[in-house]
Amino acid sequence: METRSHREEEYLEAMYLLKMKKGIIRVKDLAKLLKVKPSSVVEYLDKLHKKGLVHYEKHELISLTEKGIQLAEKIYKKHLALKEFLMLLLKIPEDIAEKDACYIEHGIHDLTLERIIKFIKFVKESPKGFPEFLKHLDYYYKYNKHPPCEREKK
Amino acid sequence: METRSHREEEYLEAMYLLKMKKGIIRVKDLAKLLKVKPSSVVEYLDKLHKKGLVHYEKHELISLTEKGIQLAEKIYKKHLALKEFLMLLLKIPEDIAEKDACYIEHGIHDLTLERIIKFIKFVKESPKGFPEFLKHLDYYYKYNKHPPCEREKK
DNA sequence: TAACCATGTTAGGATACCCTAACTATTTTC
DNA sequence: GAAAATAGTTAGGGTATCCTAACATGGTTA
Repeated sequence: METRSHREEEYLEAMYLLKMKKGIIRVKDLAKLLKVKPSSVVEYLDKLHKKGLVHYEKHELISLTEKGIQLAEKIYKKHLALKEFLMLLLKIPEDIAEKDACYIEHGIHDLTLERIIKFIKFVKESPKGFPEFLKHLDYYYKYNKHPPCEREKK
Repeated sequence: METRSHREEEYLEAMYLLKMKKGIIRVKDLAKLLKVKPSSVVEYLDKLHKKGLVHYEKHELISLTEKGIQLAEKIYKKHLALKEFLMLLLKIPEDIAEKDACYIEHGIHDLTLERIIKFIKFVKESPKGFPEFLKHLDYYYKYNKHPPCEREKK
């Protein structure tokens, strides 16, 4: 049966990104992105090819198959949602959010992702714009306590 | 240098749990928890022993060393915080939250964890008790839209 | 206490993923 | 268009983690 390893998802996502950003997928760039040697990339491409996820023939243009694109897209969307969530709710700086999203995206349950996406929509569609709640939260992250209550203040 | 693999953390956490729940750590139970065969457990225990994380001699009582306990405790706390967070904010059912926490706990940045813990505290210490915000969120998860505005309602 | 059963251990081997070094193909430059 | 530079490939090997099958130990029961 089809197994979708952590690493496999990373390869697919990296290829998807390269295709988007450079228009072309190269062994060298994949190696750099994934922090491995080119020889490892070639070996892995072969494997992905056998699984029907990429088109790969020696020295020819590398591309994702339809199936590979479907998967990569899903993973990439997950990545974006996670990153946005971490930055929005937890105020994680972008570089860390990026890394955490990269890790988390390969393991969470579909429901969790769905909820995260809904959460982001919830915040964005909030009738009052950026909700009061998040401002309080901000304050709390900074000062470790709730902001003084409006009523008490006056 | 010391490397802390995903799997190593799982072994430590499992041992910590067994110690807490059963008072004793056994190869058989570890194997069941980690979903591997006993022979794999033995092999791994040997490795952890060499790293100074567990006390392990053939056929004798297995236990975590002080260092092992420190690590396990940290991981376990992470687990609890993550699970609570998922259930509280995203309303993920317990069984799924459990699994997701199990995965996420081995990869996130310290800052992210810290923020999650703070978020939970924020909600719990909220002056109005369970904040209005979370009620709205609840509604949103269910109906995919914000609850009708109080002012508009009257 | 002898035989049995549950548990633990060892040996040998598999798979996923990585590496280095040497080689080959392609592209660039003169 | 041939030499040089860059990119890609192959072969041979490594580590982490797992497995099965055979064996050893220790506790339990007749």
